[in-house]
Amino acid sequence: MNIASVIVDVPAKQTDRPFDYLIPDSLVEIIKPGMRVTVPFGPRKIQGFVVELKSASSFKQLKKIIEPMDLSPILSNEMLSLGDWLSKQTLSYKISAYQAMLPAALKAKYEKYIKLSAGTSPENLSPEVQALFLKSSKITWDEAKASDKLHALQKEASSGSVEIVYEVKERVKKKKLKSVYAGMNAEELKEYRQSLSAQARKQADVIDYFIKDNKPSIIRDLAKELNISSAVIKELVKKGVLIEDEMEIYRDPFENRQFERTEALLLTAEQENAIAPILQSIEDIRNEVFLLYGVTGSGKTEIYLQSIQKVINAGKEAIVLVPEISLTPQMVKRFKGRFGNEVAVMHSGLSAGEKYDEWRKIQRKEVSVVVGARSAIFAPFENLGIIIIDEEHETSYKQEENPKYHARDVAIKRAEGSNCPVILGSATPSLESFARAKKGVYHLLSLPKRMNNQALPAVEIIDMREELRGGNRSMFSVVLLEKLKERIEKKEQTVLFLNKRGHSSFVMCRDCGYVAGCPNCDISLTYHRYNQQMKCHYCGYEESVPAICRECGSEHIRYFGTGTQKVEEELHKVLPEARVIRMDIDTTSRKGSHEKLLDQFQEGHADILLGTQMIAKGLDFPNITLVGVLSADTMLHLPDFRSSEKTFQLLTQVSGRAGRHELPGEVIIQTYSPEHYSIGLSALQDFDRFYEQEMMIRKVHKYPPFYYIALVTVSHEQLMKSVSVTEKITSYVQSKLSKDAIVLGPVASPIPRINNRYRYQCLIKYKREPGLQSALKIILDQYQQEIASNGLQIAVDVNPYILM
DNA sequence: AGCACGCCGACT
DNA sequence: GTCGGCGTGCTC
Repeated sequence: MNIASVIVDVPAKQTDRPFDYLIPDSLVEIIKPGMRVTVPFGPRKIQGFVVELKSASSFKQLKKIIEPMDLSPILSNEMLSLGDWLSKQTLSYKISAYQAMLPAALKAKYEKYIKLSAGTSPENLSPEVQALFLKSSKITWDEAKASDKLHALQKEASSGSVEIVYEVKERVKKKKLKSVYAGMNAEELKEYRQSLSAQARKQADVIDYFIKDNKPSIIRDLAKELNISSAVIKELVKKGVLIEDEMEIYRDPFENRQFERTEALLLTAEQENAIAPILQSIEDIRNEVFLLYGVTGSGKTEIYLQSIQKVINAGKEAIVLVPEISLTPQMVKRFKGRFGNEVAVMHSGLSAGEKYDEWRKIQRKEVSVVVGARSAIFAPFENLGIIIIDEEHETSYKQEENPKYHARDVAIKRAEGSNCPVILGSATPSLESFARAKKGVYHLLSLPKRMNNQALPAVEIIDMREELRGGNRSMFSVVLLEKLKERIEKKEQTVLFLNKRGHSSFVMCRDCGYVAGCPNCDISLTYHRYNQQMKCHYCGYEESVPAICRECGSEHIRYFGTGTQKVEEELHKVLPEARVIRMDIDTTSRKGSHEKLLDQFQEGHADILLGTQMIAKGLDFPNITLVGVLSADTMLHLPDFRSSEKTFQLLTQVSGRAGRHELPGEVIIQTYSPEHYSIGLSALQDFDRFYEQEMMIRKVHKYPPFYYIALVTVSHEQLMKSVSVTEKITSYVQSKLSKDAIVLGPVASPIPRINNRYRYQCLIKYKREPGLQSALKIILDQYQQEIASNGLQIAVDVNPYILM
């Protein structure tokens, strides 16, 4: 068993397989599957994951592993096979799968150096490069390149006086502080204490501390606790009584934060009914998927909390996924309040180091609950008792980069392995999940009423076309304005929601209709007000707003579309007395600003909270009695079969913010398409009818959940190349699938050109096609050479959420 | 992905 | 004749 199979950190088709390495004698007992190691690979030195130990290899001239990068395996066997499964499911490289499962801090960083060979001094080098090595015998490759002396250095390298070395570095260091512990036992300490001079009071205090309990303590903290200066401790170190050491400490993103402890709430009869099967499932150690379908405000979170409590009591662990958790500090509060230090939190707002530390807490079994966004599904728990996915329908659970996985699928896979339940919770379940629940694949649990039986808010739909006909050209309908004034008088609060998705501001000429587009992509440029620039969101191209129209020379060129800033200005014009808090990317980019704004709002420092998607969920403030949706239909017309579903979900979600407590709530939805069923039914909060209606449409058009879909997108600098490759792929896929499958294409992608690359796609709709995966893999293999050399790109997404 | 090797054009 | 362009193929 002195050979290790290693997946190397080279994301390419040809290297997507294990490479065998000899384990040097000194490391034989140390190297284990799941460890990261550094290995020689060609002339380089890179990181790899040991996936297997074996005693023989078919490859003759094995190289040796250089060194392990971990003390113990970083991927358990379960995780290794999960990574395997993930790469197969998503047709991505194994190395990408492993890296997606670990915090980014563990991804290796590579540095290339030029170093003086042993026994060579700068004088031995040719004069032109001598200067480079005067300060240090090692310079980075980049420095060498910048010095413009690469040629001379390469000559030196071939003569052997300098050599090129590669280093593998960790991205983030563990944070360490100096600590001390006693170098003798209690008896010896007591003896030593006797021998101290009478005036060494402080030293005696320190020794007393260690007599009581000899555990390593951070010097800084100890000094504070005993109210002494660190010099006293240093003195004892010098005398050899105490021994100095380093201790790993965690960066705690919630340091200095007190979370008020909460107790389990009394459940309503409805909640009792819903939680019973879950608790039973936990008790029976049974793998089962529950769809917890509960209207907004029905108390889903309390069910999560009590289920988790049961899991903890059984000595097991829980994963809770929440969409974009940094955006719901309230949620963190609820979990930390109930489970205190048992909770690790992982979200995008943390630094790489903080994320790594939270991950370490999980790995070292110091916590038993993790609350986090998508990637928290890979939390390295080994004794999972439950997985909860809140707001199950959220599209952010699908990763759009490789590996293109959906956290829901991973959750179900992990739960099968751990024999534990999964709870998918939502007020507006995805059609896929609801259909499965109806078929009995998932266990449906319903909470049709709000807690304390509060009524769902009254919803009124305003036809903005009517408003326009009536001469109101502002973005606020008469009714909304009326109600806004009313709230301000009554000192109640309003949430104004601006649906930005799918309608960004663009620059248009009012005379000829010219719209400023990106020169590299077939898409209009987005207007950014703060720097008066127009920017392409796909390639990063940027230019300033032209003073006159490029097409017709008119000066009537202005931006269209509504940003939150614009709404704020308008609001100020019509309601100068209103105090407004605006929440968007601009105002919440700074760390903690999100929470601060919400706190301000909660404390009543504003009448109106104005924002985009980020205020759609999680807000639960008693004083909100009015919710206004300024333009409900902006994403209804996107080229996406899920646009109705998303509109319905969003509107229902937003409406749910109003009247959650004693005061009744009201919702105003402004729209240009009031007749659309997704808007009408969201006003009635009638998910069941929406479900029926939408399912009919999906059935007719053969979309999920009736069919699965897979999308292949081909891009190339030359239009014809993209078309012809897509053409070949389409007919190949067609030939490999059954008659029931529908293969559409080649068609131009909804965004036909990005960064000067033409994009064509092939859409596959299918029910059961065991041959699809291998067909797609063969395609990727087939075009391997062209992908590598010819600048061809082929992206495969099974179960895409974005069809662009 | 790098990197070396190797085969052709334009230069001191 | 050589330097260096980047196509081709390999990395245990």
